[in-house]
Amino acid sequence: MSKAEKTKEFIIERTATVFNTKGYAGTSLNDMTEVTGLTKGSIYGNFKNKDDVAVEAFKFNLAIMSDLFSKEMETRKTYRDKLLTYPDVAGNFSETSFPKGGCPILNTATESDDTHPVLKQYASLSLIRWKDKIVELLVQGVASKEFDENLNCEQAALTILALLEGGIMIRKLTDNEEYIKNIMKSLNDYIRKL
Amino acid sequence: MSKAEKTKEFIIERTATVFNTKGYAGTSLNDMTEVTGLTKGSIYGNFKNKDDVAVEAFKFNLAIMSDLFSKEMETRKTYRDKLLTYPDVAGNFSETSFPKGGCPILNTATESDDTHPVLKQYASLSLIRWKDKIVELLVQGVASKEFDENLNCEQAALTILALLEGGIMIRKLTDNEEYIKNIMKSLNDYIRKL
DNA sequence: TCCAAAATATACCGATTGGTATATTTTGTT
DNA sequence: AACAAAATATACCAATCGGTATATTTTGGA
Repeated sequence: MSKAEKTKEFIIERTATVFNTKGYAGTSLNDMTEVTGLTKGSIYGNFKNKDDVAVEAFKFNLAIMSDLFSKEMETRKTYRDKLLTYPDVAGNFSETSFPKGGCPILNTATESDDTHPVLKQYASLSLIRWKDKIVELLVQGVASKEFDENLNCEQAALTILALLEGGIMIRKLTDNEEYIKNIMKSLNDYIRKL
Repeated sequence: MSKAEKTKEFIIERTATVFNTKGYAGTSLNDMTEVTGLTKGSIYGNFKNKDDVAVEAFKFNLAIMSDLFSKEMETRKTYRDKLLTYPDVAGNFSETSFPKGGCPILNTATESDDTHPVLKQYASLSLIRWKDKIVELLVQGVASKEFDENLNCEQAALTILALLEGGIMIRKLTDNEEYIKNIMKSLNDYIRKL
């Protein structure tokens, strides 16, 4: 890995947290130089522009969250147990290495449409992929007779996602850990009854 | 109503949509003058600063959404039917006069903590009040034997909110009406089984 | 209709924004 | 150790940001 490639990685790692807490539009070049200790010239030597860094930072944050779920999911055998990973991990927000600032998809979802259309596209795509992944788990669970054969997998996947994201949002806004724990308990019940 | 009071109302009405779509931090003074046709001087003659307008605009948007739900809720008798107002109204997003840009609480929730702490406080408070209102409906529903006597009202209220906000978020990001309709169908089921 | 007060517009301010051309330093190869 | 190339820093740019002092216009009562 060349020096520039290392620097690039370094910039992404360091700015990722800032982008996820101050917002992808609300993070300034100055924030980026502060948190990296580098200058504008250095950053622009490695990235085309600020948006370019923002997109990479988004991917980085998404990967952290994604890995957190899939690593835990790997250890589980049944499809029901695999799905229960979501409430289990999200319910213990503070104890897990969940990205600072919460879910990057959620954070990007509510930003202005016109300030960052590219990033929004990424977030939208990521959410749909996530949904499809859950659908797949449900379909396989139905095939293996774990879940009700009449299950509407698309609807169930969206419901799981809504409870997850809704819970994360409520936690972020109120800063009350009990709230998300209650919601994740409901998500747990929901998955157990599938 | 004095001229200034009218102008104040006018500014709030006109900027409310901008704030809810471009974000409360992402809306500039220039956006505000453009959408009102007024000058900075005029706006600052009626408001202390930009944040002051943002807070009023937030209240305005929240009131629109709040009224939309409560107006429909008034027409319903049983507590179950009253609660079903939420999926019914939110499920027909585009047909109802839901605030442009979606739920103002959701939009404010994910903004930076440090850019607008006052607004965040308002949003947090509004969400908790909303939750308490749902809790009350549930408690009364339990008292009138409509719902299971062992119902955890706090948990159920939070679950309803999470499904609602999660659904609105998913709709906003993906722009797919079917998604929120599916989620609202689950919310409907959830309320019916209470 | 006149006039003071209230309301709005004009013209400016310093600070910060994202971005860049150029100079300097660091790197890896011979 | 020398040196070209790559990587980083410096110093600047125009545009926009939120905000304000002051000038002008509009309002409503006498």
